[in-house]
Amino acid sequence: MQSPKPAKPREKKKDAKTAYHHGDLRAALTEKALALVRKRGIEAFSLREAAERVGVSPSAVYRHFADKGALLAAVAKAGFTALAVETEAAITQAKHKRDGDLAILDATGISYLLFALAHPEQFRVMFGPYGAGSKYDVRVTDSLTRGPYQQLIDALTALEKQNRLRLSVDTAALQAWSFTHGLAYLLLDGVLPLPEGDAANFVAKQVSGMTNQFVIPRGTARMS
Amino acid sequence: MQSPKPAKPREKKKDAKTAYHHGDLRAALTEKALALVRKRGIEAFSLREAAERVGVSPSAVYRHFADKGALLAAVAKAGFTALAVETEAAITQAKHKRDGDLAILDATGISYLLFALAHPEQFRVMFGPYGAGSKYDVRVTDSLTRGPYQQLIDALTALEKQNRLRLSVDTAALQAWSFTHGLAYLLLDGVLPLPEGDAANFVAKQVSGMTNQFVIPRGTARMS
DNA sequence: GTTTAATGTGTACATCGTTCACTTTACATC
DNA sequence: GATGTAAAGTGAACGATGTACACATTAAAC
Repeated sequence: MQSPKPAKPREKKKDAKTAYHHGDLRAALTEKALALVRKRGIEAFSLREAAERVGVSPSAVYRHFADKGALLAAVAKAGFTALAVETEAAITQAKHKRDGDLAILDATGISYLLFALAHPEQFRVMFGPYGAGSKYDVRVTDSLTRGPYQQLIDALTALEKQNRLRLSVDTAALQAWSFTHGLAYLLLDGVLPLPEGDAANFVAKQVSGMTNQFVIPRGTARMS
Repeated sequence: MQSPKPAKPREKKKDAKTAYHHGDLRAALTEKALALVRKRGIEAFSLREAAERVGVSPSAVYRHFADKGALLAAVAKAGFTALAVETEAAITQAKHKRDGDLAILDATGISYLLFALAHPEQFRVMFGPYGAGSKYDVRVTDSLTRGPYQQLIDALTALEKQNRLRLSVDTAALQAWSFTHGLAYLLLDGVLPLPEGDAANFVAKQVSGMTNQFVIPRGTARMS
């Protein structure tokens, strides 16, 4: 009865898509879906539970998402955004290290792996059947290519400009991404055991071991 | 009524687990499950359909498998066996090439990727929630570590004995496997586009580009 | 031939994603 | 401010799913 409404009925008609009956059901559902994916795993995630937890009937979901896949695609997109933010922060830190350019490259890989380990289920959604590369929401892939992937390309390009790459930017990017992505999945799926203790240390060691394969140490670069 | 039985009622009591009512329901279910996984994908695979296609009630499955996951674990195990066989064949071919030791190393990676591309859904099962690293059937992981992974280790060890590895066997194995595994998933999930035309060529090029990072060319090896 | 345990059936239940006719309500328009 | 309209949410229903359990069947051991 006595509903503690924020008493802010209208707020300037933002995007013609927010603030209706529920307030912003689309956002609320996406948020709850993310929480449930984290708790239950992608396999056990259910649209009905997300709806119930948000206090709405199952069919209400279909006013905002075409189907369960579209809801999970929104979770995937949010994941890529979060990953981009974390990577950006790590890059900012890395800039001040010695050999900052290599440190930035490493930082992109380390962020990727730490994100996967910190949010395993969300990571799976990001690359699963409703994530990047799927038919759902092409923008998901954009979030990727304009986020973490672009940051990787930038880091490699900076090194190439100093003649410190043994490979082309494209080849190095494919190798670095594949390695990082594969290691993430092998750890997530429990195929490889994560060494006990400091996971961050293990991850950093593996990533730098990998970049050292095709990045020429500073000072050794021949002038062209 | 007139069932065309092979008229071979007993055959020496094989393993105390074959030839009962159905003949060999466990094997029939595994086989049909594999076929259905390939056709429908791992997400859409259903225990009930597998049972129906094999001409048996859904509950009959539970006499041979603890649950759906156990059935899929059997599919995963079969996948690892098939991968091991294909890898073995590729290695046999590679032995006769020039620089056979490097060719063998490349062959393990190439087989892995070609298998993933040829049987994408089975590959997903092999590493999914019921495959290697899961709680289902520990033997699945054994099939892996005693199969393709051991072949990778062997190839690297051979190269190390000639002082042709820039890394330790373990580190090289981790890098090679992570790279190959990651590239496989990125291609499977449609994140990276598979270059049109000869997929085998693309795969071979990427794998050798990667092994070239830590394998020293023949003849250049310093004696120790 | 009888017993017994392995194997398969039938029914049932809870849950799932999705559809559809319906109510409700916010906002624009007169 | 009353009214109309379309967006937003409801409720019931459908078919399909994984699984449990009591029961029937049958192969094999004694």
